Amino acid sequence: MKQKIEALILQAIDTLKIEGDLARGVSPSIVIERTRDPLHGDFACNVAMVLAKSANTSPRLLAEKILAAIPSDVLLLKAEIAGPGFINFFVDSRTQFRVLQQILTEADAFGCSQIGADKKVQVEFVSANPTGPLHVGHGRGAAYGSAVADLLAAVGFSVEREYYVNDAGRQMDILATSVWLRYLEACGEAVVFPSNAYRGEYVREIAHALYELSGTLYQRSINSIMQAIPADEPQGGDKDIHIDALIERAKSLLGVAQYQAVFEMGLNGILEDIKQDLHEFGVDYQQWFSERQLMDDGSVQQALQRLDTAGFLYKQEGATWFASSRLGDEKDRVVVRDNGQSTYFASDIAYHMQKLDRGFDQIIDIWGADHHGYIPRVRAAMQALGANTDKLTVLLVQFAVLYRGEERVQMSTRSGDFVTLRELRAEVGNDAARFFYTMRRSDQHMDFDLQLATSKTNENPVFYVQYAYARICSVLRQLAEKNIQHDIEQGTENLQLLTELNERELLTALTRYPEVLERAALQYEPHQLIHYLRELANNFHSYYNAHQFLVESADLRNARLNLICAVQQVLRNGLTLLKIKSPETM
RNA sequence: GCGUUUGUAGCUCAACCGGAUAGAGCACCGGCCUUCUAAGCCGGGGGUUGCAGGUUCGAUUCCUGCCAAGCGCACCA
Repeated sequence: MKQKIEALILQAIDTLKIEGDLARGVSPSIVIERTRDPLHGDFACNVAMVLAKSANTSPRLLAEKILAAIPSDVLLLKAEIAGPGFINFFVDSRTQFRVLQQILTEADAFGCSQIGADKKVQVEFVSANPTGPLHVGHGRGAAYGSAVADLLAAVGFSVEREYYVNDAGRQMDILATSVWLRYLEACGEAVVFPSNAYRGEYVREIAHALYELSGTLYQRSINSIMQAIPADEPQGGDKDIHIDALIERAKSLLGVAQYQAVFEMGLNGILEDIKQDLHEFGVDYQQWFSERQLMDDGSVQQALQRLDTAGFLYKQEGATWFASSRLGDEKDRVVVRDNGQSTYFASDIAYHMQKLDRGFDQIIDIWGADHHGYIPRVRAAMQALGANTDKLTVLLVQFAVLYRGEERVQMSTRSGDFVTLRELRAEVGNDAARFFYTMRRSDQHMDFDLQLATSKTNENPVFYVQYAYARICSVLRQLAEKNIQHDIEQGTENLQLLTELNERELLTALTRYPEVLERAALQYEPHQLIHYLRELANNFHSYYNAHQFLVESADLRNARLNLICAVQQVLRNGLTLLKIKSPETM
């Protein structure tokens, strides 16, 4: 309908151009809006106000001319000028009825479209370091990222979901060493656990599994380990120097193969946990992309080579630098340290080179907001590699600030003191967790009160939407108990009986669904879908309280059943898209 | 200090590339269950959209300054 009105207005404008009321050069972008107030009709257009200046006339006068030039159309009940120069359109309710037929026919596919035209889009999200279980901050990225990916898929993009696994670097060595030390404890060695190691309980579990699997194979005496190791912080030393020395000691005492085995044990243990966790949360990936692989298969070297060829690398003080400041970054960045090791950024350059080479039309990176300063350098790298940086979209997710009642919950992976996503899911359930996370704009700060979410789950808004769905299911059960059939055809023939205000509002809401999906997808804003579902549920609850559906008159009854079945279908489509269950009873 | 994001009802948040009287939920007050699930509905109070300017038919939205908060400013990842 929107397109229809847009076409009509364009025709009118062309007419005015021919008649000389408008300059031929102007080609306004026509904006058709849903009206907020029913008094303003169904759709409104502001084109007269936009063009008034260039036409050298007042908005209302121009609006009248446009109005007069709009071809008549059976679908248009009337159009009128209002306010400062809006043209308001009133749509024939028969066109609204069509959507019911469409919903009942298309069923699960209703709302989906092909706007994406099969363009290849990659969405990379979560990508948390595999040094511990996901916490509630990652949960927001997971819920948001998967919702964005699923929305894009729903409107016709070919979507690939990817998790970048940072399985290289110092943090992973600290993890491996942490596992080894806990393992030594299990072997009976008296270990003083470093202050900078990973202290979470999960490290112990992995260490025990290692002990179960391999016995004392990796055991070394604590004396040989601690010999000449610089003191830890609590003993007046430096915690970083201490842990780095222990890492080196682990490597030398265990040898390459055994160290690798311990390392893998830690990595795989955590990675499997993360995969399982996300899967249970309704988040599945097509690709888990390993940073180590980039280093091993020469991609990092190749990427640096390409930057060098393009003239963007130089040496200084023993390190190799990428001249990103020439491409908008605030300063140059090191890509190879003076000790010969490439930096994390070098891996990321290679990673984005890979993304480009894999032929995506669009690359979407979803990062925690604390990484926002990282964007210019990645853009610079892509540009230096000769790519169009428009292909890259970085979406930022603000961390949720956790509260327990009034008290702010501090979180630190290192100390093991954090609320995991798994714990949250267990306490509030997957549905509530997803709904909560997705309810808010992702780039907005968010307060997540655990006490509220866990102790008063009945007040959770997710139930409001699910309840509307369950109520419709219940009506249909009542119908079956009374041995009455829902005659869809008879309903369709009697839709004109749906004259109540509640019914008209529901119809309008239903016609909006495909538009909401499209907007939510293209703007990467799944919260719009949540808000829509709440409105639809609200419209339904009001209707439910005001009118009886299972009335004597079969004509009216079937028409109303058509309507609520359509509502049921759209609620289910929306909830399913967000990976939230649609319960038939509550 | 520089960069960046954000300031909307008591609290948590919306507001469609700038649109008409800024909306929901929670909390508060008052109504509605002999009728399809009251996890619901109906009504009410509650706002100088941080402050001050600017741009224009029109600004919560765009620009400038100020105030406040978060984040970033590594040869860490």
